[in-house]
Amino acid sequence: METENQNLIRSAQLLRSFWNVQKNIMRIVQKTAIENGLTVPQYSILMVIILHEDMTQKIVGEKTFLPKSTLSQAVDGLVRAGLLHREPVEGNRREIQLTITEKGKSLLKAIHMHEGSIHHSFQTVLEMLTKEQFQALVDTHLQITNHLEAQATEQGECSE
Amino acid sequence: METENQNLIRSAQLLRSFWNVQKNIMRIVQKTAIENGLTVPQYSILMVIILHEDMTQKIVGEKTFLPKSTLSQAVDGLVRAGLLHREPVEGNRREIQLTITEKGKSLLKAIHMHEGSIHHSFQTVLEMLTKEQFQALVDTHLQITNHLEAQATEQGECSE
DNA sequence: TTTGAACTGTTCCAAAGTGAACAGTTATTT
DNA sequence: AAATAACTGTTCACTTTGGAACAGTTCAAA
Repeated sequence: METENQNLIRSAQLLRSFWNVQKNIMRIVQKTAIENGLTVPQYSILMVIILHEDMTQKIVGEKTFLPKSTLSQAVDGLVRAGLLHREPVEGNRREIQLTITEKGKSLLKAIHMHEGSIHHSFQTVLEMLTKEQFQALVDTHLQITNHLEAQATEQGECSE
Repeated sequence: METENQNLIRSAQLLRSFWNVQKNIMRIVQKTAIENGLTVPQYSILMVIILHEDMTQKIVGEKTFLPKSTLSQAVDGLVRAGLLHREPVEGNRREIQLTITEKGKSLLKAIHMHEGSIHHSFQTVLEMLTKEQFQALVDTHLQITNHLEAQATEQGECSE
């Protein structure tokens, strides 16, 4: 069973290679978040909301995959800091609309420009990669993500 | 400045693509850890130690990038659970040698075999990728990791 | 040898994260 | 209409995390 052993080694290698990148991403994100008085979940929430300016808390939860309780408290902090505006959705008093304030927008903009931010770092990463490398990377990641998520729902169903 | 804007979009895309994979990895790792009565740091520690069977706590810290305090407490739990053996390095009473016990080895082996483990999942991922895709992925990840780490030390020096 | 600096690991505590129970709202069934 | 189930978000209690102070060890210089 040499090939099987080979596969185990390769899968560990793949895992480590993701892990090494992630380690660096988290280091940068964490540093940026703390420097701006945010927690990591709060920073994630802002980054998701800035994409659409306006989302329900439910949608934010789906995008960030944060637990409801974490999300609720993180949003609370952001509202108290004046970075987010929170109001009930009209026509559905269950859901809550989250809007980024001007203060929130300018904070995020400042963060993105700043030398050590994750976006800034990743822009320099981009400069290093060829167009083909970039595309291959994103494509393969998508393939892996889809596979892992399919596997999850599959097993979720089977276990019942 | 169209290209600059392009770059910002691409860097966000790259970040999201890593994030999506990582989300799934963490979901699987966390599930596996909990099912086996471990915390995520503890699971990480075991995975690192199994590679060499025998390491100082210092080295484990360097590999896993866990804070010293987290590492210390996680190891303590593993020792109490009988999965790890801990003894002072002879000739250097500062460092501590960590050895995986038979119980630890068999637990990890059982985990790796198990359907939902991260290693198992990643083996099925491997089957999906071509050899070239795999190699390109690992290579690009390494390139990115090196770049980000170089950037970190660079900035660390400059800021002084 | 003594002093002081650097190293390795532990302890403590404040902060952050999260599952579970909950409250209120909406949709569906009887 | 009433009852029930599903949904959305909050609260609370508990666990985990990680920075800072610490204790003991080693090394180098005086």
